[in-house]
Amino acid sequence: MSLRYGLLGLLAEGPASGYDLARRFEEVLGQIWPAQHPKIYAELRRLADEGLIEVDAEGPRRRRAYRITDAGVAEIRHWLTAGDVDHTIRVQPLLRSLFFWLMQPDDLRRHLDEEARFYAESAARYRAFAAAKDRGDYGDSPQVRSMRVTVEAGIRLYEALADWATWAGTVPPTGAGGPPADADPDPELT
Amino acid sequence: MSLRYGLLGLLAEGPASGYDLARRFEEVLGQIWPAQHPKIYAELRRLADEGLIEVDAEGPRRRRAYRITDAGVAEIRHWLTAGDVDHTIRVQPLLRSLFFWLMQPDDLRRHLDEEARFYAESAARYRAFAAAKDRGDYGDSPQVRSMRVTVEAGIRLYEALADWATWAGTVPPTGAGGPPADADPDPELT
DNA sequence: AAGCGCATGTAAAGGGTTACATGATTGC
DNA sequence: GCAATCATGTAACCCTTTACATGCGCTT
Repeated sequence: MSLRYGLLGLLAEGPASGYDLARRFEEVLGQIWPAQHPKIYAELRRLADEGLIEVDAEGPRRRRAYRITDAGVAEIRHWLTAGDVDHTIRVQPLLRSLFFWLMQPDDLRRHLDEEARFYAESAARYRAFAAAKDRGDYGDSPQVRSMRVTVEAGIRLYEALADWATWAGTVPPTGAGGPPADADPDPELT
Repeated sequence: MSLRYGLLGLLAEGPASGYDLARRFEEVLGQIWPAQHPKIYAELRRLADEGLIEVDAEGPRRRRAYRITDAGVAEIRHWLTAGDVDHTIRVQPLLRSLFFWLMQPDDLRRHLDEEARFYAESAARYRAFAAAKDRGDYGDSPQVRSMRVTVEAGIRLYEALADWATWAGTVPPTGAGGPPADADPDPELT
């Protein structure tokens, strides 16, 4: 139910086609709110049916750009101020971590190293983004300032996860057994 | 596709019924990996069909407890070491933050306060959980140690989000306009 | 004219939630 | 006997992903 508002929000910045929106979702929201084009096109049609957006222009290769309507702006504003915030996190690596005890220590170590690297890289990417914004590369519109806030969240979350993965790697014998660093591939289950 | 492994993982700790699993998902994974009972029961049947779990015991009120099979243990171990890690975050509040520029400053301020409070509380809840574990309230099995690692991630993520929300509230005139703290409810769109 | 990137779509399946429904047992 | 809780399920729907398909325009 959030893609809908993601599209409305992006369209509030200016007219765009489904293709444009798919690319913006990809570049800005790749990790945070992935969206594939079939869903985007379908949702755009629904939004148009409801009068929240309307066709702005038809272009070269069947391109159809949409523009947000007043009703659309009202709708997203209402969502932002009165809509329920969904606080679920649903981070798969956390689910996995619940079952680390089933992994062999070396596999776990390798896994955590990769995770730490991945998150550190993500944090770095977001940090570079933030630096470019702070340098003024994208101007200083309200939209850019909001994006800066979003990016800051990305930086902090990825840093937190990178630190966590590193910490988890140093924690006692995380994988199996206790004192004797047990590497038994099949502990006492069942 | 992860609920499947969530169930297998929990069953690796010992036999349990759908009802038990629903409750464990609720208490341990409420925010991180919500799961409703219809999905759980359906998935359990699929897992049983595939021979990854089997009926352990039938109890009083139609209760049916499952036990993981060797094939099931192999399956989750394989997922843990060779399965793809899904790194998408999908945190709705981050999507929302992209559109803060559409909100009126007071609404935004209120929103950020609430968010900060919510995250701080969540972090505190997880911290209490961690403290209980570190005190030894739950013993010191490998499972409990893994859970401790998961909880640590929860603490760090929620702390990061709480700090972020607080920071976002102090950042310049986040809502509308630039220098003159513009509170116009309907900026130049379309 | 060939190939690439733009641009949109359909169909099917997967994954998850909500609403509705029901039966069995325990505690009062 | 009644309510609460345990315990499981079905049906409908929603959201999202994947695979497949196609047409247009630009560049070489």
